[in-house]
Amino acid sequence: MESTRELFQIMTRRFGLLNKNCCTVGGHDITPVQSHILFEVDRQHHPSIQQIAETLGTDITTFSRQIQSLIKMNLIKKTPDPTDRRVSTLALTVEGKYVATTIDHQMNAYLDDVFSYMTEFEKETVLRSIKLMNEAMAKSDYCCKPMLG
Amino acid sequence: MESTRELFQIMTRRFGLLNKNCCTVGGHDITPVQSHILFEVDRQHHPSIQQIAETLGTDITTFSRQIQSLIKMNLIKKTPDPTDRRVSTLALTVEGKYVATTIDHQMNAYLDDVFSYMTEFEKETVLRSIKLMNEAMAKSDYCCKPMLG
DNA sequence: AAGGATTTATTGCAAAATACAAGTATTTAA
DNA sequence: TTAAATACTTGTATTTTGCAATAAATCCTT
Repeated sequence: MESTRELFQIMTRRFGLLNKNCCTVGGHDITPVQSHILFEVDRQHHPSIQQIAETLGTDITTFSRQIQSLIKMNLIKKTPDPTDRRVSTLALTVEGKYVATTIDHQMNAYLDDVFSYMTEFEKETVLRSIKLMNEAMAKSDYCCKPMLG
Repeated sequence: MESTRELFQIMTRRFGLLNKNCCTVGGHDITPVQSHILFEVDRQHHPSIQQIAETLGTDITTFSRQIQSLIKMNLIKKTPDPTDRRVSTLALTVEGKYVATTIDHQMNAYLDDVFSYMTEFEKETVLRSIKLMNEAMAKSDYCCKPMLG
């Protein structure tokens, strides 16, 4: 009998592999870390560097350098916040938006392929379940936050 | 409206963070990569180095060195395969088994906390869904295998 | 059975990722 | 107004990573 952890561990690993192999877009080889960053910058509204670093649970100094790479690749732009000049807000460039969108489509296409092995009802159940899981994880104090230390 | 990819991306990230912060066991600070390795070595029956590397989708040279670390930490032992002396089979040491088990319990405890925010029915649905997802992912040729290149 | 191809794993690099410590610049607050 | 706090960057050292090249064992073809 599979433990709960085992189920999640395996699914998470498979999804991670998908992320790893997805994608080379527009001549850019995007690492999983970069893919996560593009994803989050796209999702959040003009996030600060610290916000994204915290969301992803990485050290801010490491993250600062990751951003520098993405700026050099012309995928992200950094704008000083007018109300607080210590802060830099991040946004995708046009090219960055294109890359992020393409990755998104690729990933969804792969996931659609997975869902093709289920009935429509099963697919809906799975999606509802993941949503449930995300909501519950957000509520839990112990689990799954970017806890430090 | 959240895309399929978005749902999985967020859940996967949260689970990854959990893995990252879980656990310091018996004086050992286990990295997520090491945790994955212990998990897989525990699951598979006397796997070879290549088998695990392939499962986890990492380069075999990187993996070879990871194993060396874990051997130094006395968590894994390497035995030459009598039927093919090129191959080394891996197994957990007593201490490694203890560490792996402890991590497993920790992770399950965290997940139980998450499930405490659901009804029993919802929990069962979620678990069935993850199982479904794993089966479908295993069937898919495109998705989620340790595809190289 | 011999010899070349294949497989398994390990090292030699060099590049990239990571994080602690220290630093700069700005803002908050006492 | 000046000390503390915050946001971010840079210095430095360690670790991780992976491509080449290598060594050793096995497989395969004739």
